[in-house]
Order: sequence, then structure tokens, then C-alpha cells
Amino acid sequence: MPAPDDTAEQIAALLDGLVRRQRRATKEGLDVTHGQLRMLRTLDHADRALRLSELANQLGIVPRSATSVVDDLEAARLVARSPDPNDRRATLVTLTPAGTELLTTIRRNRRDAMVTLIDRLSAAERSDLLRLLTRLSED
Amino acid sequence: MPAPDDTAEQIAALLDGLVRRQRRATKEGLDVTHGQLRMLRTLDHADRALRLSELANQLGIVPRSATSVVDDLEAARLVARSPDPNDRRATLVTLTPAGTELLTTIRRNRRDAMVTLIDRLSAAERSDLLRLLTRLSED
DNA sequence: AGATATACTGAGGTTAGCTCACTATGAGCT
DNA sequence: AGCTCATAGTGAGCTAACCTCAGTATATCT
Repeated sequence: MPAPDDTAEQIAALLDGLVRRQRRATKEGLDVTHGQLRMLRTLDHADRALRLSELANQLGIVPRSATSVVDDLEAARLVARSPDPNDRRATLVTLTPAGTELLTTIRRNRRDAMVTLIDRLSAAERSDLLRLLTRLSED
Repeated sequence: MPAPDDTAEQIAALLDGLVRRQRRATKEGLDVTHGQLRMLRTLDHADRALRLSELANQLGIVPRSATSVVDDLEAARLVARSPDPNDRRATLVTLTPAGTELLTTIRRNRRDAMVTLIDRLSAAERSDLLRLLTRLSED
């Protein structure tokens, strides 16, 4: 601890704690897991059908893992698989209306624990934070 | 996406991504898991023997989970259990010299992926970030 | 056509958490 | 002293969210 500048370590610990809390809270009372929610968000954000492998890529998981998440979401009728007309090896995944609706409900009614937290910050602070985090996330 | 201010959601996603990366990278080539490392850091930071339940509390996990982490660290001789002289129900956990040394090695030689990332920011930016995250973590 | 690469998935493993129920000890009340 | 209730840790057993490895179907290159 007596490092001249240990803000780095403190920041790492804070990030970790925040995400931990966020995940815990995100799950409550909701019938969708953290990983599933991430995938729903990714699909919504992309605003088009995504290949399973693109999905995996964007989520930072291996394709096999994405398969399982899609399996579960499909069973819950929140996404749908369809064959890619241009490549019969590929599977396209889209949000169903129910999936979109769930996402909207989550956002409107409960929002994320993290989102609620972030509301504590002023708009200016939020944009500072966003800028700093974006810098960190580059590359 | 067309919410008037969706920085909150973007921030949440960035945090999530950063921590995911950090955890992945932290493990490589190291014989200690992320959770174990967190516990070692907590002990080092406290700079005194901590009860297992205090440890759990500070790590944001349930006591039973802390037991397992301590089990593994103890098996690796990185921490030691000792009875609390003031309360025979309690167990105190301390870093062994090997534990301290490992932590030092990690910090000196590899540091965290996150720490390295954070080095991209200037000192002023780091302290801004620290301040903002601290605000978020309060309560 | 044949070799090689790509997209997905079945089988099975790991990790870091969790809950529930139990034992041992401490603290407060009568 | 005896009873009750709370607290500290842990055994047993579960789950989420990943992973690797191998296999099948399709595409692409030579």
C-alpha cells in the first residue's frame, strides 16, 4: 500500500465492487440472467439480426458459450434463430417482440442498479466518467 | 438507444467490459484466481488479521464463500488461520510471508491488467476517475 | 474434385459464487 | 445457574457462466 500512486489499484477495486453489486442487483426478481440480459442488450443495440458468432464476439465469449445463451433465450421466446440466407452454415439471431418488450420494461420500470447509481452523478460528471471509461476501453 | 440520456447504460456496459477483461487477464500465468487475489489484497490493505466474516463482508460475498477462498489460500500457504483469542467462535486470517511476497511480486512484475490500463490516464484523470467511482460506491 | 477453413453445437469440465442446515460459542435475562 | 437467542464458521449440495475438444454441415480456394 505504500506505493507512491496506488490510485490504479483502488480504481481496479472500485470497478470490481461496482460491477459485482450491479450484477447482484440486476438479477433480483427478474427471470433473466446477467449473461442473457447482456445478449438482449447487444441485439437491441445492433438493431439488426446478428450471427451467433458476431454475438459471441461482441460479448467477449467463445461461440460455444453464445450458443447456450441463445438456447435459453430462445426457449424463453425472447429471441429467435433463423437461417442466414447467404450462408447456410450461419444462424441469425433476432429479438422477438417479447424480447424487445422485456428490455423496455427493464429499462423503464426498474432500470439497472448501475443506472440508478449513475443517476447520482450530474450530467457533466456522467460525461466525464463516460469519457474516461471509453479511454480505458479502447483497443 | 434513442433515450435522451443513455450515458448511464453505456457506462454500465463499459464497466462491465473493463472488469471482464481485467479478470480474464489477471488469471494468466498466475497460480491464483481472481477471488483469491482479491482476498489477498484485502488482507494486505487491512494490514491486520481479519475475521473470516469481516473478510466476506469486505469482499461482498457470503461468509460460506469466504471459507472456501480461505481454504484454498491456506492450502497454498498464502494465508494462515488462527483462533481469535477474544472469541472462540471466530477465526482470524492473516497473510503469510509467502502471501505478502506473492502480492509484491504480482504488483512489481506484472501488475494488474487493469492497473496497466489505468496507466494510460494522466494523474489528474486518475484522480477524477477515482473520485467519481468513489461517489458511485458510497453507501 | 479435393483440401482447407468457417459456423455452429454436443459432451463434459471448471470456477466462483449461492442457500440451507448444523455445531460451537457468546450474551442477555430471570 | 439455566434458558434463550444471536453470531461465527463450515459441510453438503446447487447454479451460472464460462471454458475446451471433437464432430457435422457448408463454403471457398486450387
